[in-house]
Amino acid sequence: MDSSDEFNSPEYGSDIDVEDEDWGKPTSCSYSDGQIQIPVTSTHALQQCNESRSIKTASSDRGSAGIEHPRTILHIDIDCFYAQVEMIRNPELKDKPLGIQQKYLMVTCNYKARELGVTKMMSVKDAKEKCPNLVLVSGEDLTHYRQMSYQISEFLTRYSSEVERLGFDENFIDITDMVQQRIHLGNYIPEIKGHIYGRDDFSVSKDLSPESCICGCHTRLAVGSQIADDIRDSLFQELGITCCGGISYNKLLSKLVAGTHKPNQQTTLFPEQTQELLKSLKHVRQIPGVGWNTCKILEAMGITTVRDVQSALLENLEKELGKPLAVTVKKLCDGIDDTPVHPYGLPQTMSDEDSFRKLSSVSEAKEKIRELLHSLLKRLLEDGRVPRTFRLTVRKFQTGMNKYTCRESRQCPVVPSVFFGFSSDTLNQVCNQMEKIAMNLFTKLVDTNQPFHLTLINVAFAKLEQKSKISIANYFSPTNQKRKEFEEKDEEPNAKRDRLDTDGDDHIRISQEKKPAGLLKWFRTNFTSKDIGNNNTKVLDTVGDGGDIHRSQKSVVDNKPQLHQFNKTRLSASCFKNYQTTGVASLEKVFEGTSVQSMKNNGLQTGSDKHSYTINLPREVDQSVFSELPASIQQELIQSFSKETQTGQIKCNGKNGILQQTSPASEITYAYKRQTLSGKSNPSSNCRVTGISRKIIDSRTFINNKLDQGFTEQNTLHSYSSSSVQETLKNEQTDCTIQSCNEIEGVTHIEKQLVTVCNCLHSCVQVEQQISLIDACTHNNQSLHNLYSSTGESDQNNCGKQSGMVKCSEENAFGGDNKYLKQTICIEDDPPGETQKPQLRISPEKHLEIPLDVDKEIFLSLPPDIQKEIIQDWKIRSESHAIKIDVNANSTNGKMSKSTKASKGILSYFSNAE
DNA sequence: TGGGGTGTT
DNA sequence: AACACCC
Ligand SMILES: Nc1ccn([C@H]2C[C@H](O)[C@@H](COP(=O)(O)OP(=O)(O)OP(=O)(O)O)O2)c(=O)n1
Ligand SMILES: [Mg+2]
Repeated sequence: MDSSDEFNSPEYGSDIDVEDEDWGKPTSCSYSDGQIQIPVTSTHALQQCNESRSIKTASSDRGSAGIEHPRTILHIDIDCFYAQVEMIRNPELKDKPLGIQQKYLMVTCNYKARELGVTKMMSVKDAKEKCPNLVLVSGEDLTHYRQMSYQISEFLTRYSSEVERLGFDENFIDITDMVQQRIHLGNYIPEIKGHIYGRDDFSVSKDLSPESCICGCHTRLAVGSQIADDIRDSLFQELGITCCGGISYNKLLSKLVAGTHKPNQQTTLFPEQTQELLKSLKHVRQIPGVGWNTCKILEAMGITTVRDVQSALLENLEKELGKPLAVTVKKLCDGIDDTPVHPYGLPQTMSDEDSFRKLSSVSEAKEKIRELLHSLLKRLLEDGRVPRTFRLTVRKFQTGMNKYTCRESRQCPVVPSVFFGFSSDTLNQVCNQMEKIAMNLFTKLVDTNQPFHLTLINVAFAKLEQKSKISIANYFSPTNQKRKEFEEKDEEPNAKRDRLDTDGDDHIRISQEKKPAGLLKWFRTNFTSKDIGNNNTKVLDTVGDGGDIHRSQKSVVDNKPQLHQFNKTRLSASCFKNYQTTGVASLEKVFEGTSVQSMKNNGLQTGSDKHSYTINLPREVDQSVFSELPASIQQELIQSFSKETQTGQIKCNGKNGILQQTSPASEITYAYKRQTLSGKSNPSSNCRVTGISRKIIDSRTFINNKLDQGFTEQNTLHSYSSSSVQETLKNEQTDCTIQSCNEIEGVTHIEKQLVTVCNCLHSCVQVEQQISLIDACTHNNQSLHNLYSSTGESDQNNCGKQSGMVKCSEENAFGGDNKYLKQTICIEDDPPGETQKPQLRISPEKHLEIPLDVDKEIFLSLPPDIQKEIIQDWKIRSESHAIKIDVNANSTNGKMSKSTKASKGILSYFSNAE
């Protein structure tokens, strides 16, 4: 009944697993805890692989009919995930048996503990009995696991745009493209890395290839095993994470085969062994997709094993399971799984829950809800999006044989105004509002006049959407279609339910008209205020009073050591956070003619109550109305005013007209990077980056819209004219009063490049490099900052020039990995008007040709490990994307807009959503 | 007294 | 809103 459904590995496998646990580099002897580890990876001669002919055939025919197993799918499953994260966080735990505890449950444990008989999902009591020395760490807060999880997934997107997450610790990667690329370039060896299922080390028939499939999949899977090996190796090098890999021709089989050798090993499954693998499963339940319910139904039919399903008649299955499920189950049990790897996007829901023995009073409930909401709102703030739906779930205590279906929930739309101006400053205000909304739902779930007994509360945000660029400044405009559509939508079939909950002060009422289609599209063309920022940069949370800025100057100097940390973070350009400039003017002035008291009542931060604050409101604003608005809304309005300032419409008084960077917006909040770096906020960096990031956003918006074909006039590039951005930049520079001229030049130069890049559209790598630059900037690393920018001015002129050649020290270039010593990254001479893109070339020398944008002096001045990582990144990206870039350049199709899950960044469009 | 997620009905 | 599935 429990889900610890590891099926048994073969006996010999178990022995090896225990003793041969290799926590180091998979492909070579490595050392761990002072012990010499035996490499787990054995290589096998590739029997039927002498066919450059069949390779080419496969490569050109693939996709058209006739190829039985065209795909190569890799499944990655992290070893004892939570436990591994905790061992990274506290290395002292590494050599001890460790269990991760959630309440009374030990949800997972490390392999040391498993050797002693402890299993996943065991009660703490049983685990302690089995192993009195067991060290327990609480795993109720998933924050660190979530962060590491996204960092892993992001890492994997370097190898393929098609990465699908399953839970926190599993990923499917469709590596078909990279396999084809390596085959095409001859960039592979005649070996299979790791285990071969059913024909393994001890298998007698190792050199035999019984009725080999002729579709070419043997070569592809062999190359796939090499890629998997590279991936797992890099994953360990870069994140210190060990995992299992399964390589096969569909998701089902790659997942199943991945679990056959644990931990830290990989297994390849060829079609000839598929039936053997399936029949080794003891129970249908072990087929992912066959859950508890389906299993019970099948059981009632006398069906328990995979073989039973295989021999059952589809008609009979359909009677009990319904047609769709029956077909699915039958195919799965035959090893057939046509489902594609679905590229992941931003999460669609965000929830926080807690369980307990007993909660029976409203005040307790309110307290618990508040607690949950607060932490959830912090996550939401980092995400940068805003929820349109809120849901409250409770579990009521039920005696005896209650099942699992004892949760009840209520949900409601959230008025957008609740999240206007949402920032760390206003988090508590928003929390208060949400709490009222939540308690409103609570009374719908629980009869508070009667005694009650809850054992769980869950709060969740859903329908997460990018913050609207449309501010409340014109929200109430009669022509605001967004508001209208909001008012029209969301009133579900149960028209009386799901009503808009407010804190009682809100006059908005949801009308009950029909819901129009196409709202999402509308949002996508209007939600343009998503910015790209940097993971590392912390948010300013207070209104600038000069003090912060002063500290920031020191911070710039202090931050040099961060250079060292740079290599811990990835150079992956897709790993960047967004920032939003929901700036607030420093309120050194009063709202003239308005009641200061009302501002205070509304919680508007004025820095000091004793001072007088003034701000000139635009003429068309009714000041008395303005003063009555909640602080968050006032803040947003001020922001909109101050933006207009740049266009000369209004002028705010006072020296500080700084736009304040408040909320990092989504994209990849989920990366781990931020945490590994200095947690110190760096306002100066923020201010500067804000300008850049805004530029990036604008560029991205442009590209997104281009790609989406949802292009509307308001989002054309010229409306984000470079000059206005530079204006903004100058303002920020001045206000921060700390930036050197060099930096300013660097920044403005980037903008030029960005515009160029955006106009060109098809230079994936170059776009990424621009973003890398942003990374470098916010790391306050001058060297890295300049790395890409020194070719700046000449960039527009030197299109035809030769690539920079740099002699790298051997160990730096490719870490002594002789597989790649012959690979060179170089710039292809482009036809006039085209941008350069690095491509792989074969070179006999240990020279490294680097992209034109890179200043070789600076590159060489970087620490070796950083050099190495940068090179790795170039290499991997150019390999994994080369084909796609070409396809793009031909502008053959518009597959770009495939992912509708969330609006994505430039990079995601190039690397994530195809 | 587990703490998350996804998609479908 | 519940239920199915996944980790
Ligand atoms: N019902 C479950 C299943 C899993 N997890 C969490 C704990 C695990 O650490 C993580 C990954 O699940 P796995 O089934 O992959 O288990 P592990 O990664 O811990 O161990 P293994 O090495 O067997 O993969 O998800 C959970 O909280 N609840
Ligand atoms: Mg795992």
